[in-house]
Amino acid sequence: MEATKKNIEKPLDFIRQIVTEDLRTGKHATPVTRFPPEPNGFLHIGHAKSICLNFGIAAEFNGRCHLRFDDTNPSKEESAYVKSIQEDVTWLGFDWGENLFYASDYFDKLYDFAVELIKKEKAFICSLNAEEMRKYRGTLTEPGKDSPYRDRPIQESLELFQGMKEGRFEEGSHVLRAKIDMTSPNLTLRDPIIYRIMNVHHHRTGDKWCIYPMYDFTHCLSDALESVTHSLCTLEFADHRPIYDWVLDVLETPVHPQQIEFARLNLSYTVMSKRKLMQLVHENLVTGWDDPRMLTISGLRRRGYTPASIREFCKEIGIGKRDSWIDMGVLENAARNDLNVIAPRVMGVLDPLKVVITNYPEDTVEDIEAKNHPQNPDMGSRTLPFSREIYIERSDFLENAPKKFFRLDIGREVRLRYAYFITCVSVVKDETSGEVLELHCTYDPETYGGNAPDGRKVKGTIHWVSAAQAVNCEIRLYDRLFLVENPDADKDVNFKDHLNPNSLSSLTECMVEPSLANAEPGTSVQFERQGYFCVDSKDSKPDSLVFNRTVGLRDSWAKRKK
RNA sequence: UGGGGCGUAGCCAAGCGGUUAAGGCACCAGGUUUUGAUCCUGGCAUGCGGAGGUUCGAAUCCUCCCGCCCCAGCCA
Repeated sequence: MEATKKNIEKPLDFIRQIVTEDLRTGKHATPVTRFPPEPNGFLHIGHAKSICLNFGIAAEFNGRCHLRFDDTNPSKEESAYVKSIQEDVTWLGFDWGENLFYASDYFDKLYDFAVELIKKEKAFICSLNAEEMRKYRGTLTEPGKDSPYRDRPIQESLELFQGMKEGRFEEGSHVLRAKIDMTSPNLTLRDPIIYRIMNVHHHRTGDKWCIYPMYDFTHCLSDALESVTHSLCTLEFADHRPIYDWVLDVLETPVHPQQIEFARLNLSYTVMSKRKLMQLVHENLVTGWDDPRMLTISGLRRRGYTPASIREFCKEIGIGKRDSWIDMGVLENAARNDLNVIAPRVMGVLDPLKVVITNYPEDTVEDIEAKNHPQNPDMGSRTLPFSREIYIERSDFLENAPKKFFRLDIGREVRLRYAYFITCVSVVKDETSGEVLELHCTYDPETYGGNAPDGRKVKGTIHWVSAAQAVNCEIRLYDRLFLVENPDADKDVNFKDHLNPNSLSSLTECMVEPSLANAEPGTSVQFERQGYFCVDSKDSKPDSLVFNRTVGLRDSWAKRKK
């Protein structure tokens, strides 16, 4: 059968090609990957890319993916973050099973490995202070110089290292360094520090240690201890690959995982670094890590993004080695694609304008049947009340409207979705301000359900809610957090100066259909003709609903007006 | 001026010596539509950072050049 366009499979990215090849040649029977977050902040959309890559490969190739906390710097890390990270990974739809690890699990082994390194004359205790060490390191273009402690006898280094462990020295007085090559053009090879003294309480090991291993020493050994096959990291670690390999070669570990680097995600109109996100949180420029404007996983979740939409986004953007900037529109599109299929349709008016249907009987409430999803009959239908007074969207009325405006104007007829055709007869305005207060319309009783027996057509269908039964609620609309594509681009301007002052607008007079009165937090719906909205998980209460706009519908009319 | 990485459309991204240079986003033009949504159809790189070269044939191989990103934490 001929493959249709829809059936064309996404080609394998370069990492999956490597994995495929390693499986084919028998280098590995099954791939083992890991997602190694440092528990010093919340996960964001950039991490989602890595999570989808690592867990995705494990799932696709029948392997496994470990969740390992890279907790080697207790001065920045907290167990609260450990919890949120686990929640986020799980929510995204991935499962590490039994494979939950911490680099701190390996502190004893790491210490032994360090001793082994000293004994092999591949590491030494250096007693230069930080400033001296910087001088000895050289620069990008000049080689470094050997530390005067480089040839310290093995026994002396061993004893000092023991002393460091026992807390006999001040922070900064000694470090353990790998003995590699001070003249290497790759600065990371100029006798890198692998252990430093830190008199800091660790969230898991407590006060057991006062020396902590550095990333370059810890990460490769952790990977090896877990029999990881493919250690995937971002591009900035490419320079570290030689150390990764050096440590594992010198120490002769049973397995030697392959480090492969890929480009991190950049999204336009946002910042991605944990440091900056934390700044926004701590300076109350957003309401928290889970502020719906934040591109954190928890922010996206609260905003109404589904796990499937984020996974789809990650699949769509692909994996490569180029620095790239993904347009926000791609993320939004992923949300629409998923929500379009799963979100029930309801009616809600963001900016209500009262309409009195003058020829409709007073004190009558009629049942109107409405489909929950016109394209999916399985989602059923619901009943809406209809009465003499309703609310419509203020933007659905325009005086002296142009011909192409398919909505209400005096003398024009539109369809109220699922209900009746109405024709606008007159406008009631505030005498001084000229503001439109309400519309008087007439309805055609023959058009119940939305079709005219005489076959007459209307171009426009608008949404509405019955005034008496409508539920008043708050709806929060979000815009991009920053005004420029790359808030970090200009080094002379603080990224916070680019914050969009209008990134949040809260509408409190909104009216939604009564079926929503008991909507559960986290529920996603489509307000027809408006967009996808989600019941806020923090601030929404049964008697005061709060909706977040996840993303608006495409709006070719708004585009045309520009 | 050291080392590492990367240049295919406005934004991503396939391509792995012979294809009309996939696909998605965006955009444009039509069709369907009781959501100006969705859906459907079509359009959108004589061109692959530039210049040379190898070859019957180059985005793919070679040379030189240009541009962008990363590295001088006792962060990861």
